[in-house]
Amino acid sequence: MPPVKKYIKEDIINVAYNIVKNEGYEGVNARRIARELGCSVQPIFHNFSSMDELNKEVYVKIYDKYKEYMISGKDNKENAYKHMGLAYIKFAKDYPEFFKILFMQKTDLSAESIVINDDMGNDVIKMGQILTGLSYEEQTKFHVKVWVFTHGIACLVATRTVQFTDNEIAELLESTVRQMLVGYKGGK
Amino acid sequence: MPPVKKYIKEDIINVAYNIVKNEGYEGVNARRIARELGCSVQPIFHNFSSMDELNKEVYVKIYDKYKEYMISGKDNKENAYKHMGLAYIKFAKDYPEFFKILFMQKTDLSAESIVINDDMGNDVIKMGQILTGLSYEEQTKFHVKVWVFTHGIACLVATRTVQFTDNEIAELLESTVRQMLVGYKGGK
DNA sequence: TACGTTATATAACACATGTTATTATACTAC
DNA sequence: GTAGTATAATAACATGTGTTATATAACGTA
Repeated sequence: MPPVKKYIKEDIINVAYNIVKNEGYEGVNARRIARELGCSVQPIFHNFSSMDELNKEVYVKIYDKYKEYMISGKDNKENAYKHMGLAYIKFAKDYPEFFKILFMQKTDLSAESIVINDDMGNDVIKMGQILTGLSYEEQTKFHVKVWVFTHGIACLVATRTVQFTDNEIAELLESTVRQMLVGYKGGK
Repeated sequence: MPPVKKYIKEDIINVAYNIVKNEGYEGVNARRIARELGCSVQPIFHNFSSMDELNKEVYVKIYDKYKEYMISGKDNKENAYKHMGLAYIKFAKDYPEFFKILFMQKTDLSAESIVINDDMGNDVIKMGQILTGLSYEEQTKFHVKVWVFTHGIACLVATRTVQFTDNEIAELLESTVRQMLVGYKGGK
């Protein structure tokens, strides 16, 4: 019954997603998306009940991109821990606006998507214990420190405050983790 | 010649400053300030050529507050280095919206106000050398690491991602710095 | 006392944005 | 082919924000 549907959800989401990628959510509005699609605003409100709904679907796509990075870091058996940290920072470097949205602003949505939650934190800590040989308590502290440090680099990269190369990042993270570890093992 | 001036620059800036303190710049607009002052918008545009100008003066006041924190950290001769880091984090805890504005968003204004610039970085590094006995090169690397870690904590605190107590922060920072140092001295 | 100046209020304009009412169009089912 | 319906365009409305035009009132000065 309907005439050809020219503008589907996916296309609209993609346009919005790309705007957010470059400018954050501030650049997104109905007329701007319509212009870039070459249509009026009607297809947007036909496919989404409101801009809010569209923005939420864009958020999901952003979070999917983040998961993509973190999963790719995970496949490394030996150095999974290290690669997850590097993937986190790489994401901040490749998609700074996304990183800011996910981890540098407090919103209702972002609250759930934080790295340290009880479940996955436990897994990571137990996995780490195998590598480090630290006690559970020490490994937990160690993990928090590595996480803080990693997050620190990522934030600096996302805001373009510093421009580390990939090598500099790897070296910075690696040597710091090594030093912290020496500190734990040497100290006690 | 003029009738009594009821609304002066300072009052207007203070109202805006307090809004930003609680809600960031998003909460600021002419009518809101007018309402809180109990006046129309005229006194605002009489005292400032535009909202932009007002916002910039608020930004200066925000940066002054930051400097106040950092100076109070500096007076400690012995542990100036440590106290500056703690002051940085304390500022992020006490004024999270300010911290986000100064250090978690890239703006033309914020670019100049970043912690590491060549001049003061050099001073801090030379000062640090006296305490650590590291070479200039090593001390530089050490300083970057401490700064990254400190910034990491501050960002997590500013976004309310974690809620460290002052003691937890001091302990976290202190023990990490100690470990890094052991790493440097032990390693080589 | 009258004038000129300035602070303020009221009201309006300009613009951006979300949203919707109305209309036109093109396809499918009959 | 006609009718019904989904899609889209046009245009408008509602609201929020920066900004300004106009009017009013108060104060110092002549």
